[in-house]
Amino acid sequence: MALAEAILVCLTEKPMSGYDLAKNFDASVGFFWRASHQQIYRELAKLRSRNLVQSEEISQSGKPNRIVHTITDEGRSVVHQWSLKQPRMPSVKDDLLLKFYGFDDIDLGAMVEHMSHRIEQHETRLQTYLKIKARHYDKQELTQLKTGKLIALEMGIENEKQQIKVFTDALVKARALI
Amino acid sequence: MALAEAILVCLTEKPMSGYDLAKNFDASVGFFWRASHQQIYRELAKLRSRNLVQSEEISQSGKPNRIVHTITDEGRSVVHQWSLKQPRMPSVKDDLLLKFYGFDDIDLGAMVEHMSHRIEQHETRLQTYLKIKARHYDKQELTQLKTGKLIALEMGIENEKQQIKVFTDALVKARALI
DNA sequence: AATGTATATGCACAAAAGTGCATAATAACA
DNA sequence: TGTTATTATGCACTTTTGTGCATATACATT
Repeated sequence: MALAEAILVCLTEKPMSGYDLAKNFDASVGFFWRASHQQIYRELAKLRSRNLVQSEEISQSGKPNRIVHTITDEGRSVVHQWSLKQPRMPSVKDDLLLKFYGFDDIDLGAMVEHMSHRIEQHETRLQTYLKIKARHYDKQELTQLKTGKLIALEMGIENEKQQIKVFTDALVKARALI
Repeated sequence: MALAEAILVCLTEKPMSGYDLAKNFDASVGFFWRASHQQIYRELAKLRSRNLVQSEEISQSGKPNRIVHTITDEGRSVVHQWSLKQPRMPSVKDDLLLKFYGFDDIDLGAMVEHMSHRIEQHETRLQTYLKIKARHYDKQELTQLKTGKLIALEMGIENEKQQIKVFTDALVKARALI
């Protein structure tokens, strides 16, 4: 049920529309929590009805009107309460690792391609994170507010690097077997 | 829908009962794919009806009878076909990272405890993997059959190490802020 | 003129995953 | 003698996710 909290956490930064959130999810919180725009709109409706966000429609000419959501005090208190609860171990579900585990009955050539592709994806994400870090987290003007997000971001960066390393190593081993 | 494949992959190693699979999931494939025993039994029923596994009831006195499932040739071919399909990026959902990202409205003391706990969990898992590696993947008797699983296992080991490192670093940073 | 891309929101259905509960026998322990 | 752990399977219900579809306009490209 933490999609609700993921959205609230995003909104602690600044008020956003569903569309903004969907993009934001791809860029930043995306590493910790993925969601499609449909899921986000659906959850926003629930948050609104629980009074955890306040929504304001902003007229735009041409494009559809934006509905900008602001986190309420009640919303912030929900985030705080949630932070006290012990998080569960993430239930990893990785197709690619699973395929590797099933090696014997598996197409090695396809695996090599899958892995190359995966490495590229992680590299793209790493670059994105590095850009975000460079732009938004300049050391000189680091506010207390941003420290947490910076640490989270750095964890994300380290994780991407690790994924690239692990898959590159595995790729070498897989190629040696063809 | 890859729970089906996760089970099939496990069964390529040796025929197993639902109970065995549930334990196996905790120990080995568990890193790539988590599932409860209920989910596994449910999926096994489907696999049986699709003729991807063959099930044989083995009488036991005292305990309930075991139902041992063997992967069929059809099952193996499904695994092969599945291996050709491009895997999707795993959709990470980590409560703890998310909490970190929402730093401002969050209880730092609780966070420190959450992280210590998480580190312990990863350490336990790492030890488990290392034991599995030492016991079942002795270099002298490495068959072609086992190479894939070994690579997967080593990826798992590296990942656990990385998680421990990342969270330990973050823990230090978090403690400095209290 | 037609096609594609970006902006912007959302419903409805389907698939997957998670949780609670139920059963049943043995062995070990307090 | 009651309690808990282990072995072993599974139903029913709920929650969460994912996918397909629908709508509407502006601007740029082909």
